[in-house]
Amino acid sequence: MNDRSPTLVAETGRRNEAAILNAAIHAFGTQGFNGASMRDVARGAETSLSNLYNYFPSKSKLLAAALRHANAELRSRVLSAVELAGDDAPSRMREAVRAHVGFVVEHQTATLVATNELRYLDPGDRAALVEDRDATQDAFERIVAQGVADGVFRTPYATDAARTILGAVAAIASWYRPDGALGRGQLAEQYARYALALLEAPLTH
Amino acid sequence: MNDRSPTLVAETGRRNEAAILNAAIHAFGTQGFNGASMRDVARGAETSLSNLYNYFPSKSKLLAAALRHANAELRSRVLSAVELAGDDAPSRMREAVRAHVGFVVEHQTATLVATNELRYLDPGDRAALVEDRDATQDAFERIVAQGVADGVFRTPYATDAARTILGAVAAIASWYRPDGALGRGQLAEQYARYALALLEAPLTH
Amino acid sequence: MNDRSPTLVAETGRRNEAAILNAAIHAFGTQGFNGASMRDVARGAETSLSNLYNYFPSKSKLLAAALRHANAELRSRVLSAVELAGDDAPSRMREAVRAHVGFVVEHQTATLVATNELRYLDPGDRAALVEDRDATQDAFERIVAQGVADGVFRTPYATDAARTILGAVAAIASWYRPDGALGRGQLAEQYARYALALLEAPLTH
Amino acid sequence: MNDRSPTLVAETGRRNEAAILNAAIHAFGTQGFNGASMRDVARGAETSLSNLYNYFPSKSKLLAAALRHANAELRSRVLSAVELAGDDAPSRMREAVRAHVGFVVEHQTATLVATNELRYLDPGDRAALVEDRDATQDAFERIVAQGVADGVFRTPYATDAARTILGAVAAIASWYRPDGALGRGQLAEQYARYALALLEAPLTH
DNA sequence: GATGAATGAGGGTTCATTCAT
DNA sequence: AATGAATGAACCCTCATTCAT
Repeated sequence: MNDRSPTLVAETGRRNEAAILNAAIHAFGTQGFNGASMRDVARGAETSLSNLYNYFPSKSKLLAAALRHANAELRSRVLSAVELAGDDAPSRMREAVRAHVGFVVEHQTATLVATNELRYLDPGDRAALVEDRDATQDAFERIVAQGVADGVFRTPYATDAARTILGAVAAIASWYRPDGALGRGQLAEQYARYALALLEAPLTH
Repeated sequence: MNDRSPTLVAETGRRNEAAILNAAIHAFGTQGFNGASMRDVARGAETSLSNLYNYFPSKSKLLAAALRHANAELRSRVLSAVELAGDDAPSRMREAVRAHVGFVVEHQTATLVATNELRYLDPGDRAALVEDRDATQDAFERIVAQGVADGVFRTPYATDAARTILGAVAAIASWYRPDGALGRGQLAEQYARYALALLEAPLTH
Repeated sequence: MNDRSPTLVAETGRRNEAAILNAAIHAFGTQGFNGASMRDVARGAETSLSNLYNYFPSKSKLLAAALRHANAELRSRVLSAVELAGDDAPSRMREAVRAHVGFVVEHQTATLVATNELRYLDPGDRAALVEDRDATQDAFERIVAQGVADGVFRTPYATDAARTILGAVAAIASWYRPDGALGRGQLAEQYARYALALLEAPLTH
Repeated sequence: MNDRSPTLVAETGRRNEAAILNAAIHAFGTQGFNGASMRDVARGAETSLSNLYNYFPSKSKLLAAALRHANAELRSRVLSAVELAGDDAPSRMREAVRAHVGFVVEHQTATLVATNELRYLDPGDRAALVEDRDATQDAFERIVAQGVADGVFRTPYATDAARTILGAVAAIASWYRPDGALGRGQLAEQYARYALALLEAPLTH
């Protein structure tokens, strides 16, 4: 039902749950939270409108659940990329950015939803998801802090740098086209370099 | 009606036009295009629902008009900042970014609308506005090209750099709080430096 | 649209208001508050569903408004009947009961609604309407008190007598058929006598 | 699940039947037939929604079954009270009313349902239940007839008297509060006197 | 310009009921 | 007997828009 991005949520015990979540991401991503109707989601999930409510108690809780999945997947990708990287901050930053770009490109729609539709959640859900997102941002901030401590990131504005980098990467989702000039790998490389440059790391070559 | 940002659109000949446009930006910015109703706009503009249609033929045309005003204001700020700057690319880039940051901070809501709600326009209006926005982006790209030609911007990814910088600056609107730690001026300074670093300009101090 | 009872609410300035209120009483009376839909009301009022909301902000407020009209009409009938009666308690009680029976028979549906559907109001509206209803009940209680003081009502249970009488009269609405054996006048006479007997007034003939 | 009234229906062979019936009375009594959902009933009976349909084929049949139980209990109380009373009509009426008041006070919710929700039954079920209820009313009417024949009830409106008395007693359910000023016994005494007075029986003391 | 009334379409959600297990 | 998932119809209400004044 979503040709652009592979399904974000895998099958679980409850048969339709994954289908509903993926349909929700697609619908919310292409039409916006308020522009998409629960009927659109049901159509995408190939189930009935009322059956959605056997899985999620409201439209907004459905959005929250979808965003929780997206956040979890993003975080796990970034964290394992960092673990597999070298010990120095530049390598780690490079791999973290590459992983993030990979997620954005693969789950473009989910990224758009996570960026644009957070505001439509109940305050409690929004807070929980912001915390969730901040956990990913923390991984970046720790790398920045390490690089600054090591003297290899020389920006005087280290505090906001991680947020700025994450914002730039997420923004890719708003213009990227899989059939465009840049391939996934090149894009990842490019943004890794942007990130290191922004941090004022000396060029390594 | 919007305490955070000063009204974007000034009084014109038609008495209520500016009030409607400013109310529209406020409503669309805080609730999203589909989340805000024409009744919300009318309430914000302190006029009647049906009177909106004496000024704008549809909700979507109202959004288009509001965005045209925002774009025009942004562009004029950036262009005149560039004109007043020195002749070298880094100075120009610095002033362009500072002007843009200024607009984002002053018209935070309008920036959010321009970033998030463009998708809800009729295709024709969207195309026109994208063109409009690209005109502003062109100003940045010309500076980048000049800097690359002068050898002062050494990034190998000059093509996408302007877009990335503009995206990062626009993203400020999604988290900036006027009562936060960073003042307007510091923020402008910081983002100017981010931009030059990202372009891999050698530090001037 | 309501053949049984003449319309309770007369035309006012707003063209459709009376039609909507009368249709609401009919619909709520025949199908119950939860059994009747706003579409039913709209159909009865010969207007569109959505137009109902130009007059009443919700189904429950529509019920409240309808009941306010019914209560007002009932109270005014009872009060003027009492005023026109003689000075002694039995005459007053007789006329009050006769007036009430007249209202019940004429506005049978409205009486049913007032008896059965009060519970579906917002607490605030319900409280206001109960107060309203109690004002009518007060008229009866004052007559009871006068009769007791005069020694002409000899029941030892004067406190609850008014409520019991009103309940019995209202209950007429649940079985009365205009084409039945009892005419309006006979019914009024009969219930007046029930009331006086219940109050243990000595028979006057 | 219903603290006010003791459960009306006792355990039977089928484990959940009584729980469902009692939950139905509670739900229909507090929210009305159309206001209560089968889910509410299931929750009250602590079973699953779909299991309700193993016991009762539809919501309306469930209401019918619940009302049959209530009617049967009421009738048996009244009949055995009459049997235990003396032979004269006033004694019998007094005991019948006392028994009825006892039922209303003990099964207030069931009384409310029987009074207000009968209309929502299928015509066939409604007819059967009305007949059922009329059987109880017949007991009262026979007493009235006896009293009239004996010259002890002197009302000229004997025909409707039983219905009026029963209506007044049932109406107790709409205002009685167990923690109120009147105890069960006082209330029964009071309504017995109301009934005899209404029938124009000479006072016995 | 400006308004209040009007409307058809569609919104999210709940409903009684059924079915497979 | 018991359940969770499923469904189509219907619910109240709001929407963008139009029209008569």
